[in-house]
Amino acid sequence: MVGLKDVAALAGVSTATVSRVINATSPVNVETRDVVEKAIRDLNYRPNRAAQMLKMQTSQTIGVVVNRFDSPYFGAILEGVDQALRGVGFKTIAEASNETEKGQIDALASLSARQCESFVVHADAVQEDKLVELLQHYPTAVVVNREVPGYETRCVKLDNIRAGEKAAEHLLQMGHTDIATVTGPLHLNEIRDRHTGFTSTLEKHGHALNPDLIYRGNLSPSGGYSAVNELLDANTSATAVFFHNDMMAAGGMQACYERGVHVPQDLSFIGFDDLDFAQFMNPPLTTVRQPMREIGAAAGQLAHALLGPDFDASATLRPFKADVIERASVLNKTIKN
Amino acid sequence: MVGLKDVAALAGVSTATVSRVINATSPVNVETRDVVEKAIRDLNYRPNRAAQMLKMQTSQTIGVVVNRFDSPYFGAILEGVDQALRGVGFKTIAEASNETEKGQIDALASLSARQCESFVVHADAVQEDKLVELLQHYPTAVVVNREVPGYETRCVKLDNIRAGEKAAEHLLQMGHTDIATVTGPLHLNEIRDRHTGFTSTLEKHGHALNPDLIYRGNLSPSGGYSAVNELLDANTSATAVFFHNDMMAAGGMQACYERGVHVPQDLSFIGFDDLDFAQFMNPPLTTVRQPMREIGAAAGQLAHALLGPDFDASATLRPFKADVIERASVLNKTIKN
DNA sequence: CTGTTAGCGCATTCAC
DNA sequence: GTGAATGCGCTAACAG
Repeated sequence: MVGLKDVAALAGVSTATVSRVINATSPVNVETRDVVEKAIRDLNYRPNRAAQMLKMQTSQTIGVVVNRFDSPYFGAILEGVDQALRGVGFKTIAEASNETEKGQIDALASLSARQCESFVVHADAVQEDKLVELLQHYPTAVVVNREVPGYETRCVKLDNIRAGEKAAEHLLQMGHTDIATVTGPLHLNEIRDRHTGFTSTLEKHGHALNPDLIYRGNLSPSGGYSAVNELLDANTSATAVFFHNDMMAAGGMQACYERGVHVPQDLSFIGFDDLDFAQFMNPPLTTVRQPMREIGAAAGQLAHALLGPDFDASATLRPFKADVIERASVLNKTIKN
Repeated sequence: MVGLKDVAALAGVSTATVSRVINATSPVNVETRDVVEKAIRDLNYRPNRAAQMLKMQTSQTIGVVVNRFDSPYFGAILEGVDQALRGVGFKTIAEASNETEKGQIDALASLSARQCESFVVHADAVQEDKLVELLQHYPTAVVVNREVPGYETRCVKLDNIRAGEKAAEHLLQMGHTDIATVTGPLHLNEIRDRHTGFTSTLEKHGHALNPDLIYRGNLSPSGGYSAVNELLDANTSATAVFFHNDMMAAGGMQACYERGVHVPQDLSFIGFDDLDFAQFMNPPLTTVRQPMREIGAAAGQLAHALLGPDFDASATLRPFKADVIERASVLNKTIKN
């Protein structure tokens, strides 16, 4: 390993001088600087970050914990965080948590041991009290897509209740009153919130959701597939179904193809997320768009802002809004003829 | 920051002893060990990785450079690398390169400065001579999905030529002889290889590709969309088109919907990659599957193996094979009736 | 402007 | 079985 002292030796100066030219931390004679720079190039010297971190007690990096890497959802968050931080000279490093509580806590610890100064963590699997502990323990951590009571200023998330409401409103507006839904695991509070928003506005409009028409999905295609098969087997009068994510909607659509039921003529679909492929489905999927990239970027900015003493919490409170993206998977029954 | 010495002080022992109980590096009296462990817990002590790295000159982590995080392609690679390494106690850290030569080189340097011991790098934008330099400079780096002459043992990739051949064979086998293709940027050698394999087998079978039917795409939906529009405008007799990735196939399909041309009745589609959504398109997309997760895992293993002195290069030479996944987007003209 | 020095937190000899 | 001392590569006083 080539170190500062090797450069110093070659350049015939002290390590301090080399350090100075590298970090431009104080003026250096032009000639000596040139000599040093040449030595650096010749030796292909790279500062040892471990030593820098140890010395400076800082790393200019923020760590993000995601459930897994191969997911459009987490990919977008990561990309958002990275974009936001790149601008302020920070690095992003990510670790996958395996979707378990232990994995999420361990990943945070691991990132912390790596001297990350700040964190954005997706902690959907950790118990709330444990999460509060974590938030206390890591004062610069921000959690994405979950709200922790007492720590609202350190959460950046979608307004899932409102998002659920919008899904319901859209369906209602298109003339549907007999509606089914395929949720996700109800222990996730983003799912609960969406469900709450959805059911409450249906109720409010006098079309309360039939409990038999609530299917519990697994957030992957298979869940949508089997839910739709059950729904179709049950021979209900439902004309539309709200899926808590696009993956399940895709699975559900496949079930429809196989059974020859047409979307949206026979059954309308509204998804959630607006993943890339939603627009390429046939029919293109109407869905509730969740701005994951923006959420990631906001989380990154917040995590960075938390580092400064001049942190203004007030500006970060508003949750993100979802929007329904109208495409062609829900039938407009109001112009039925 | 709570350090070794704080623990030592609380436990009434020396830092050496604390270090010993943490790393189980030499026997410690049972009682003292208990005392130390309690102190560690009470103080919530975490070893400082920066210091460990500095001292031990090792980090047990491998760095991977991807173009971007929000891509199913890179997500799968990352996931594969991570899975392979998790098993051997290594950590994975990733950095995004922005798809530029400079970005890719810088990312590698940045990861190296972080004391990553090994690397897997997607370096599609760097010039070959520069890449050779890099490979020399970072003797433990492995490159994915690109072959560098002289460094074949450190490349893990798909056999793109064979993959292109398979695409052609499938189309031929289904009775298509009048074929178009939408490639990607031809400066990428994976694209060139696929194209070579594709055109050569078409030629070999006496159905050489009409140069007018070669469209240069951008690997994203828009590229497929405009290519198909051009193709349709040109009013050719082509009955099938090979897209160099699924994204472009999706864009192309959209163009078809809009113009009322039916896939596969009017025009057959074969894609490349087998992204998640391919099966959910309508019709489900026939495509050439590229096992990215496996490629990532193999790259991770190679990167790790490179660290050991007992490295056997011979086992890692065979490139990965692609397979065509038959779904419903190519018409079987041989049973036309 | 430049050199000398002292740690950052830790693992590891070497004595005991 | 345990403690004292050393140095990994670097930056930041402090002198000159």
